Amino acid sequence: MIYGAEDIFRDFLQGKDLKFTHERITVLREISRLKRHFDIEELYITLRKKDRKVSRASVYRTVPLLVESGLVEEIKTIDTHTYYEYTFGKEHHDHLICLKCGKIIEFHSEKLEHIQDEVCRKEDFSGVRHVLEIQGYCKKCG
Amino acid sequence: MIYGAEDIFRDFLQGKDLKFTHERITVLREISRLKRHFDIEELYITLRKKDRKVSRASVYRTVPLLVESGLVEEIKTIDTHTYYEYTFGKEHHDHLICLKCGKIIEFHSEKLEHIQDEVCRKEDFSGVRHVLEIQGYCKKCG
DNA sequence: TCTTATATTGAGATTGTGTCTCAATATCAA
DNA sequence: TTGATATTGAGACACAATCTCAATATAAGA
Repeated sequence: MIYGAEDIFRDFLQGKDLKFTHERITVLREISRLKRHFDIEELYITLRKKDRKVSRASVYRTVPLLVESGLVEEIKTIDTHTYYEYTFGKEHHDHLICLKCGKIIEFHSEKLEHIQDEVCRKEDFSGVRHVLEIQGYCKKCG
Repeated sequence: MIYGAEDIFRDFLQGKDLKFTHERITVLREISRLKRHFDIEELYITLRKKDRKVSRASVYRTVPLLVESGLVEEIKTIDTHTYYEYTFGKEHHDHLICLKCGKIIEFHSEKLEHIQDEVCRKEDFSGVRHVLEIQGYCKKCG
């Protein structure tokens, strides 16, 4: 039996005595269809267009749950805007963000992860997740 | 002759053909007085209370300039809120943020910096600054 | 399947952050 | 001192995100 994102989400919700509602599934399904990084407003509009009936409030309420469950990650950029990314089935990665063209380059470094674990141990801190963004200029904008 | 934050800011502004105004100095001075992390709204209110005459718009316009000049850094937290920190004279550091009590622990790792440089080289990316935040639970909230 | 306690939803009001406008004013180099 | 140009401030505005609360859905037990 395949253990998919929806199973993870259901278990997560059950563990917190929250309910596995149509609205929450709809939001999760739509996110899993999106290839790129997205923001909540955009997600809501997409759902409206497809005539899926989920209110704005519910979309805004569901995304943080998905983040908490580990299926979605938050990306903060230079501007005030907050983006999200569906990360189920993807290896964890961090981002290089071009300050000029906005291009997002993904990268992963095992060494980096390792050092972060070290830092947490040293500070007696139990790390749950991290955000690492390097801002600068990509090859083209260099 | 001592080369202080105001000199750096003046030079930064001159280099961009921007003017070294009373309002900008006032904002910088107030920030340098603040010990903790701050947000712009709070900074604006503090200035009002002290009867320094700087408009909200100017405070909001000045902080990004200070970030660009390198005197101030942006800290993004889990919530939507954006915080800032006066970093002149301080060694660069990253943050551990407790998801429960909000405590912010600062740390610095030379190794971490080094690996980031490596990543940038590899991706042909010219890094300007970075944001690294590890979210989790501090000793007390463990 | 029915019941029931509890969580969730939606529509719209509301909050709060941050940006914009534009006439009046300050800056700074010549 | 002058003049070209950047900046300021007050308040309107844009927008993301949250809150309210009555109506409704969920899930577990009978």
